[in-house]
Amino acid sequence: MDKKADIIAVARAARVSPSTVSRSFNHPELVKASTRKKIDSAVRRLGYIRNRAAQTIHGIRSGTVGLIVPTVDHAIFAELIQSFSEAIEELGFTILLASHGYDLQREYALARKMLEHRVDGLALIGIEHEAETFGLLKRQNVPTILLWNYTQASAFPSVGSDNFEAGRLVGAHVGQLGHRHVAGLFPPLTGNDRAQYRRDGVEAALAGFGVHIPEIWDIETPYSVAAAKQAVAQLLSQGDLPTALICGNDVLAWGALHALSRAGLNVPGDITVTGIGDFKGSRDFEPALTTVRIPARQIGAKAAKAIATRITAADAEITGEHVIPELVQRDTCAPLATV
Amino acid sequence: MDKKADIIAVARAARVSPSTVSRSFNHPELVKASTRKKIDSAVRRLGYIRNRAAQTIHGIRSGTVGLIVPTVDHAIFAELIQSFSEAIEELGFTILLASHGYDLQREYALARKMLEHRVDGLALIGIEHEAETFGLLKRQNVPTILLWNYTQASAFPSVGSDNFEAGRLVGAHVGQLGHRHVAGLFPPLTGNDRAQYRRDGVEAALAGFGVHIPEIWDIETPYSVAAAKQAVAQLLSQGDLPTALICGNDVLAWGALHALSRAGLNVPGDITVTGIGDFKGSRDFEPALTTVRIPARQIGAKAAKAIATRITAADAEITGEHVIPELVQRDTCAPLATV
DNA sequence: AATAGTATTGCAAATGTTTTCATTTTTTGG
DNA sequence: CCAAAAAATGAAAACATTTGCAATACTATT
Repeated sequence: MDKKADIIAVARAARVSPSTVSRSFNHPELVKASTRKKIDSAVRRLGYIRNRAAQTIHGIRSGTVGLIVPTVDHAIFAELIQSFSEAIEELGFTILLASHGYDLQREYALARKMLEHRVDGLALIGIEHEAETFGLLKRQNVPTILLWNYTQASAFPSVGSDNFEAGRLVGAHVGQLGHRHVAGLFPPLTGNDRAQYRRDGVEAALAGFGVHIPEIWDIETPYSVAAAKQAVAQLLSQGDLPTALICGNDVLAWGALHALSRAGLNVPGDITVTGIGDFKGSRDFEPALTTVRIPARQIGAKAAKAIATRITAADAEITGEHVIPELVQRDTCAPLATV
Repeated sequence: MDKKADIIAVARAARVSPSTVSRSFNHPELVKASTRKKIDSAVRRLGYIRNRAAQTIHGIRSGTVGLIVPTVDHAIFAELIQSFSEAIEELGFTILLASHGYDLQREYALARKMLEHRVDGLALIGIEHEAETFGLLKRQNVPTILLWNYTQASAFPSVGSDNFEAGRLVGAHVGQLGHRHVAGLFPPLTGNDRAQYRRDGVEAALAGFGVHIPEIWDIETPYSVAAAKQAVAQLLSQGDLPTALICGNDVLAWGALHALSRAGLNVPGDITVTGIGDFKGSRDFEPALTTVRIPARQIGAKAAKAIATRITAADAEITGEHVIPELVQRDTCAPLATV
């Protein structure tokens, strides 16, 4: 039982040659049905499990796709990872997952490691990465795809939304509602092009209304409900209040909403709040959050398909895909009560 | 540049034999410093990347650990995956991730696939799995660990909390507060031993107070804020109200809280609510959720360490680890106003 | 300067598959 | 029943490494 069960043992047990066993797995139509049956039975008897490492060595695909994310446990990425993984499993691949905690140097190291494992393809979050990383991937000629953010001009095809546009959407919305005293609540921008673009979009749109986020209302806070809640609580204690609060993502908005609720402020009566992302739960918040939908599931699924295509049809020059972000108006925004 | 860069090419470029190159990687102390330098330079020049598949074939560890979860995008698992992945990466392994959507048949197939990839170890969520799966893992002698739930009697070592105890904790708490009209809000129990145990714990504790959850108040709902909110909204519309609502996990509790807030009910004044899990965000909810802390990060980290130990020291008979669940009282529970 | 150690390196076999090509077996048609 | 064609199988080389063993190159002693 504990004798190594390799293809040779199977061959012996089935009284055929190893070649035939191999063929029976890979090109069943080339082996006689009766032999196949003998082999299958031997496989079962010995509890044989194929060794992909040995296959991979022959230039055969490893059947793995690398996925490197900043972190798993942000609502944003969890959804993305889930849909990506579902879709890619469906296509017969297995995911090699790693997280770098927004450290792009670390990301490079992880990419290397994945290459050692000979992943058939690689998916990265965001479009900005170390030149070193891009160089490595280009040189090794690994099918690579950039997730979450979309631009035409990225180093590799990207599948995602235009985050600048997402920011612009909320900026324009609160501008149109008449708000002129606007605060911003964003996560740290380093190593996070998504947040950066969103912010730029917000500012650009606001500028169109002659609005600028003043420094006192320009808050940067870690990505968490707790941190956002605390930051907003502090903002509230400062006295002078904005009429609108634009949050860089829904999690931050949730924190803000909780802080506001605790302070007894009415949303949107006293203050307008927006998020970006439309995470699971935002629709069901009380009050329901007005935000911009960036369909993570769709992005994950499309990305999986794109990279699988690129892997199986080596020549297929996949182009990126733009998933359009969309403002979804719910109950946290109100026009500025005109004086 | 595009010539395959294998160890032989490196050897040629460095004017040494392949054996020496290999040794330089694996037992650097056995090769002269000057030779090592030549090799390193050749490696850099050729952009050589080691091929783990070729190593794995020699019985050398693959450097991967499989992690099979029901789903990634539930807050519970995201946190667990993140901490597990951080810790396991730290230890030099890479994660192979797959999700089965609570389909234990599917889980078996995934486990097989991971075995094909020759994972060095495997982590599964929950302690109940198909006999077929356990058999496979036992036969292949793969270091396996069961996450999230803890019992002594599990087929493989388990690292997690006693979910029955977690349930008992909340049950006892609301019982002690004097509540006798109690509703339960749980996720589907099939393929989910964690939820099952919690529920059993709740019922056992409640029974100690002579309390039983009546059928009308025994609600099963998908794991999501939206579903929970809707389910509770429906409960509220039925007229007769419980004085306490015990939720199988924090996400469901959030949904309940939103529904209650929307209905204008005061928590805990009008109704007591509890969760289980203490997810990120529960502490900062308004009102802050009373729940049972099951420290996902700790479980992930401990599990990673345990399995790595088992992998590197093959004989080390690792025992499971029990992370004690703990009631954390916040603002959603109040004693029953005595008549 | 010769000898015995010790440190370094290379040779060749081994790892578990797949695949090309040759060989054997079976089938088909006359 | 035979030859030719087709189908099925096997032998051996190839894939990218590692490693035990033997060979060579240094160092330190005397």
